[in-house]
Amino acid sequence: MKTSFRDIYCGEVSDRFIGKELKLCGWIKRVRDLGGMIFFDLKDREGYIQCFVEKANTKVYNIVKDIRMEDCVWIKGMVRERKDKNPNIKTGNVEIEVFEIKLFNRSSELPFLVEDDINVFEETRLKYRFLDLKRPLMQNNIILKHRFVQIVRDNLNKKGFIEVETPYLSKSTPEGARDFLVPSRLAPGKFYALPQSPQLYKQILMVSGFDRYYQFARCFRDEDLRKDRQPEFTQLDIEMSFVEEEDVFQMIEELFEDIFNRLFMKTLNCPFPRLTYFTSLNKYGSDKPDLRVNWEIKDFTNLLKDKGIKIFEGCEAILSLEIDVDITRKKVEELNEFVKSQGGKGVTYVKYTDSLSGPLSRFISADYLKKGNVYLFVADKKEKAIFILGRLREKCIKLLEPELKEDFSFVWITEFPLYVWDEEEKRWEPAHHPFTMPRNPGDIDKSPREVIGRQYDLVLNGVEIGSGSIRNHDPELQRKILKKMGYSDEDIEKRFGFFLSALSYGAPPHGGIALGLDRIIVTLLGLGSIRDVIPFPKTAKGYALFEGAPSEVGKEQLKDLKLELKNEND
RNA sequence: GGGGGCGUAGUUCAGCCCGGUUAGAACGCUGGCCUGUCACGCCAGAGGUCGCGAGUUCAAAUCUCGUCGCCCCCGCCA
Repeated sequence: MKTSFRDIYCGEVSDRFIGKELKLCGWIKRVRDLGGMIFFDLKDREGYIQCFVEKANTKVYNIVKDIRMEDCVWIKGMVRERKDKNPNIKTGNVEIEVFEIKLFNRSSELPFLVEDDINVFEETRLKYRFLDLKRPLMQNNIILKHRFVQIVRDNLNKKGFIEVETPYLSKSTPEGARDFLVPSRLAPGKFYALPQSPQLYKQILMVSGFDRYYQFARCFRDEDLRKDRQPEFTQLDIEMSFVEEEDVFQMIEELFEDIFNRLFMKTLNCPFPRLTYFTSLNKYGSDKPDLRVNWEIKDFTNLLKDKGIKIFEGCEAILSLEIDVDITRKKVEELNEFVKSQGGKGVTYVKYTDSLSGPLSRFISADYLKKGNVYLFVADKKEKAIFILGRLREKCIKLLEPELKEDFSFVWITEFPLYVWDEEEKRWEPAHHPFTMPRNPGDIDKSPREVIGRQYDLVLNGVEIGSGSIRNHDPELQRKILKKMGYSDEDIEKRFGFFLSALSYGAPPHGGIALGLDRIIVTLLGLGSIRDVIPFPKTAKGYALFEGAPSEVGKEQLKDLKLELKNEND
């Protein structure tokens, strides 16, 4: 981009500028001082170009002699065709003979090299995030996110969606995650909550007749963190009026088709496959199965129960994960340790190559097995065995590096239970959130366990990247659902009255979805941690290492808020 | 809240089990040599509160306890 300082980006210098004089700005990448002449690479966002100066040009030479990596400079020079071309770099055909140079700003000694291929603790990277973000790899991640967002905007705008903002200072609603609270100065003793999601606002926008809404909304949840969980994260929040599941599915599939097309020039297989929650659980042991492999869980309970196999004694279910790759005994041992770490008893196996082998081979007939496959067995209470095999399945995908059917495998999970029983609190909790429309509301009173919520999750490569539902637009039914969750009429009025009131003014049928932007980008890039696609993330304990947040505040600030700090032990 | 791993030069690591010379290496940094390098090369050098605190010991980077920070996992995340 031409500015008063420069003509083009360093990475844009090419054959067509040979013989032309250019002004460039950027940072020093590497210096190669040969004594009689000095080479250095000048870099910016778009790439880098080799520059050189000979000793004869004393004025420039004397400056260049002292430059170091990451110094910020301006140069003027002539583009030359190289004698020894470097095919490994974009600008490798040409180089610049420097006529003039100006040092804008020097760089202090670096804590690490600003290059892609570094081996540095994340702690150090976060402390010097401004350098970490300078690495091409990190820039690519952030820029891909930018392009993704622009395509989404373009796609949804064309479909008639309106981008609407919603408040960050909001009302604390119980349930779900812990809220981040913000004390109010004007109302001492009262607190705003940062929104866990714009759920209620977007439903209210439907009541207001906007018909189709979206927003890249920052969401806040004060829970313990993981590599795929930050205290603040971005959701692509979408809501539509007068729709059913099919409308949402189609809209999202078209959106991803567009994204893959424009971002990767790839065609997606649409529509995405669908699984009900119970099928997914029973087949894959997970409500977010990675379908890049087709390994399934098989039930061997009837075949192997009470056959005198010691390790299966007294177990309710004997289940097996059928995989189509070979496995070494050493890796089985590793899986065995893993299963124990997940609270299971252990894992054993049968391998069917030319004949049967493995600890279970003498108890089972080849008639029930498929040649070439390995069967990993876990026995336990049924629910637990399924859970463990689900975890084992994920572990095997990482450990055994199977050939994948495709790079990206989407799947819709549908028909979730509306309620789950919370054993600790002894009450019914919403499986998704309390505003989901039940498919069979008649069952709420007599058998809450059987009520199906019109909820759906979108899963990509074993990562839950989105979740949504057809919402409840009937205020009376909504009241009934909340009541079943143990709220008194009074509680409901106090906490959700504003929302129920909105529903009672001609709320349309509506539904939508929220997609986790950071998780999607990280999955598309094949990375592990969403911290690598968030410019300024927090650590696992919620600290911002660069600026040092959270931090203590002054007495005056607390006084304004009518707050006092108590000493520990509470 | 619980479990595991890590913390030694600016950075990444070795040394720690089995306590005992001046705590090493690579990259980076400083100085010198070098006109076709592109991870330039060669020579020389500087650089350490061994995370912090206590304990054991004649003696602790090394053993013990506590504590802080980073990473991963379980719980938690409507």
